[in-house]
This record gives sequence, C-alpha cells and structure tokens, in this order.
Amino acid sequence: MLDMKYLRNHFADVKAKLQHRGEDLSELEHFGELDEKRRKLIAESESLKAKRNDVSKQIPKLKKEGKDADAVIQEMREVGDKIASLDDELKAIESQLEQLMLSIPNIPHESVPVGEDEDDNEQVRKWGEHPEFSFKAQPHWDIATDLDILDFERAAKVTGSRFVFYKGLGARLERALMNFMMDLHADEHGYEEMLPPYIVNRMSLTGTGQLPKFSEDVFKLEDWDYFLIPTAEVPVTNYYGDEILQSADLPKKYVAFSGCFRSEAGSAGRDTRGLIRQHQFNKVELVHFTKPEDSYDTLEELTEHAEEVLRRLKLPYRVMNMCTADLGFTAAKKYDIEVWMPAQNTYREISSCSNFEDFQARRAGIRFRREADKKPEFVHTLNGSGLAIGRTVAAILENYQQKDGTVIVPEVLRPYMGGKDVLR
RNA sequence: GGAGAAGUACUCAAGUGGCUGAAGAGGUGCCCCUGCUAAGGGCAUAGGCCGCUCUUAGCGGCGCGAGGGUUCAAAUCCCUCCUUCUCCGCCA
Repeated sequence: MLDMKYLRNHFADVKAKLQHRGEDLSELEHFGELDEKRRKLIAESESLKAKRNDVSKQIPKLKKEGKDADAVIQEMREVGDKIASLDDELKAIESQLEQLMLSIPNIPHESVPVGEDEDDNEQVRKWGEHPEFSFKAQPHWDIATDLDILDFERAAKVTGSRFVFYKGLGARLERALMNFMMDLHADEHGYEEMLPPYIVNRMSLTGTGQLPKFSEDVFKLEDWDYFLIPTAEVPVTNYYGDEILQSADLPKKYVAFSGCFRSEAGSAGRDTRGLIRQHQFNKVELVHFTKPEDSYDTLEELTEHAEEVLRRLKLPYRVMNMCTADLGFTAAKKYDIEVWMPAQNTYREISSCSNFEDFQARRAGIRFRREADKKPEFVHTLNGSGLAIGRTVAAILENYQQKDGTVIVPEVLRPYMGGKDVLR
C-alpha cells in the first residue's frame, strides 16, 4: 500500500510512474474525492465528539448541584444521533478508500527500466556455459519418466493435472536440494532458519499483497477463511506483522523451506508438461527485513545469495532486471534469475528477488524505532527464491543429462545423495 | 467437538457507569544517601493511529483482546468473534 499523504501531495507524479506499469488506473481517479470527503467527515464528527465529551463532563456536576440536566441531555441525544450518522457515512467512505488503496500497485524504483512487456526486461549479467550435447537434448519430463523418478500419470489419477509423485532417486534429489540450499543459506549466508505454517489467514495474504486483488491465484480452504500459502514469503513476512521492532533488531534475514500451492488460474495450456508449473511445489525462500536506507544494497546481496546456489550446482543462468510492465503488483524492483533449460533452448525463471520497500510493511504493519523517543517507521521487506526446488530438479535433469539417458549428479549434491554420482 | 476461566501499559495487577488516560507493585532511566556492596529515599517512565492549525509546536478525536450494541456518558452493562489456560472427548 502506498502512503496516503504522499499520494495526496504527489498525485500527478505517482500517477505518471504507475502508468508505466501498463495497468488500468481508472480507480485511482477517485482517490482525491474520497480522501477529501473522508477528512471532512472526520473533522465534523470529531468536533461534535469534543462537544459531547465536554458537556458530558458537566452533567454529573449539574446533578450534584441539584440542577436540572434534562435539556442538556436531550441536546446531547441529538448530537449523538448526528455523530452516529456522520460515522456511518465515514465508515462507508473509509472502506471504499481502503479498497482503492489496496488495489494500487507499488511505485517502480527509478532504476527499473520502463517497458511494455517482457521483451523490455534488461539482462544484468550472465553466468556459465551452455552444455553441448552430441545428441538431441531431452526434456526433463521424458528423462525423469524413463528413469522412473517422477510419475505425472499416477499423480493425475490420484489428484489431477499439475501434480507429481517424486520417486526413488527423484525424491532423494528433491530432498538433497532442499538440504543443500538450506545449509548454504543458514551456514554460509547467515540466515536464520524457519519452517512456517502452510496455511494462513486473510490478513496475512493482504499484508503481502496477494489479496484482495489476486484471490483467484490462491487455494482457499472450504468453510474456513484460510488459504494454502503460494510461497513462504506470506507467513514469514507476516511473522512481524503489527509489531514495532528495535533498530538493533535490523536487519533480519530468514531462510524458509515450504511447500507452495498455486491455482495457476489463467495459465491453462502453458507449461502443461513437466515440473515447471505445478499446483504444488517446494521452495526455499529468503526473506529480509531492513531499514529503508539499506534495502537496495540488500536486494543485491539477496540476489547474489540465490545466484550462488546455481553457481555451486554449475547451472548456467542470467539475471534480468524486470521492466515496469513485468514487475508484479507489490515490487518496487525485481530481479528474475533465469536458468538455462537446454531441451527448450531457453532460459526459465527459477528465482524472483524483489524489494517491496515499505509497500508490504505498511499493509502488514511492520515497523521499527530508530531510537527510544523517535516515531516508528516502516521497515523495508524483500524476498527471493533461493531457489524453487522443482525447477532446479528440472534444470539439473536437462543440463546434466547423458546420451544413455542417465543423469550426472552435481558434485555439491553427492554428500546429500548418499554418495550417488549418477541417476540411473 | 463439549464444559469452564481469563485477556487492562515493558511485566504483574486494581478497577461494576461520570471525580480513570487509567490505583498499586515490579522493571527500566536519572538523581540523593552510602568507603564499596547490600539496603534505603526522590523524580521520571502510555505507546500508537487519525484529523485540524499560525507545524522544531499546539489543539482535538480514538484507544483497557477485536467488532458491534445500550447510554447524555462504557475498561465497567449486553451481543458476536478471536486468543490463551484448565478438564473431558478425539487424534499424529
């Protein structure tokens, strides 16, 4: 959520910056009117309340002195009715204004390229050499099905499309990656480890920005106002919701493993085969809480930590600075890390590293105090995948595949694989 | 799932309609006393959000788990919900 005072005072400027996102901003036009109406109603109602408080203090005195208070009480009854009707009106305006504010996306940072679609994303850097094959590179779903380490068919029977069973060394590989990534970030990058709830309430999803606008993307539990998490970002960021942290507490950095659940509404027909777009997948997520002045340095650090996973796995990748059209609703700046997928002859997103500045913190109420007598300020929140595990499995299968259909296990994973060096 | 109890500030806690922005204690900070320590004494310590104004400040509104209601007036009375605890049931 944007700062209402800032929006009021810099309306034209904010609007111009939001327009680069290419989203419909017609809602935004109602802001001025609602904001003004709200403040007018508050002023009216509160001056009546001040009067009521004042007169109500006199009533017991009048009574004590044996004077008649009926006329005053009658007058206050009318004042009370007037207050009630103003407050009703105010409540309606405020809920409209809140809906509006919750639907306005974040302002892109000045270092974000202005663009119209994903073709305008800028490559920041590139790492690693594409593997050369003396044979036609196979897609990971064929490799895995042949090795009998992934079973999409039976998952479709047991649940439905976009689900998978990991089997044998496939399951082992997924678990090895989880442990490798968690160890790397916890032991070497200095993150505190966390295992969050997989189910969250409406307020948490509103805090991180998935709700109210993107309700069709998340799974909701029947008869409960609870949702399956689409990413550990949601529980971990909201961990400090409605709290005021001490200056010395910051920065805070967490690494969380979780299952992730996404409805993939609107993705029908895209990536229907393989591990790329599943309703359920595992992910190791990095979440930072920083002081405002540190968040852009932190974004670089966070992205670096995610890249390190790919470098140790020796998987080629590139880093993209996402343009205004491809930023996502909540981010002020976002780097996507894309891993090379030989069979598709293309790079695919494997991590998204974003700085939300105070956008999520304002929604979730995450603040800190610089000094004991200072006003609290909103923290900046950031997160990034470090990494999506299913997609990493897919990338390993495709980049490490051999002519005979086996797959070499990346060296760093072998200790986690009971010493196995090849999937066969 | 059933029965009961509780939620007031950093902590504990008093408070059944106006004199309560809220007693008291602990904690914390500063000061006094003391050769040092212990003990003692004094002072300070309500955050936060919102609105207005002549914006290094002032004024007003809200706030006692959350939201409604009753009342001229609610921490206090009523309703709904949430959380925690105890017992029973169920369960990995």
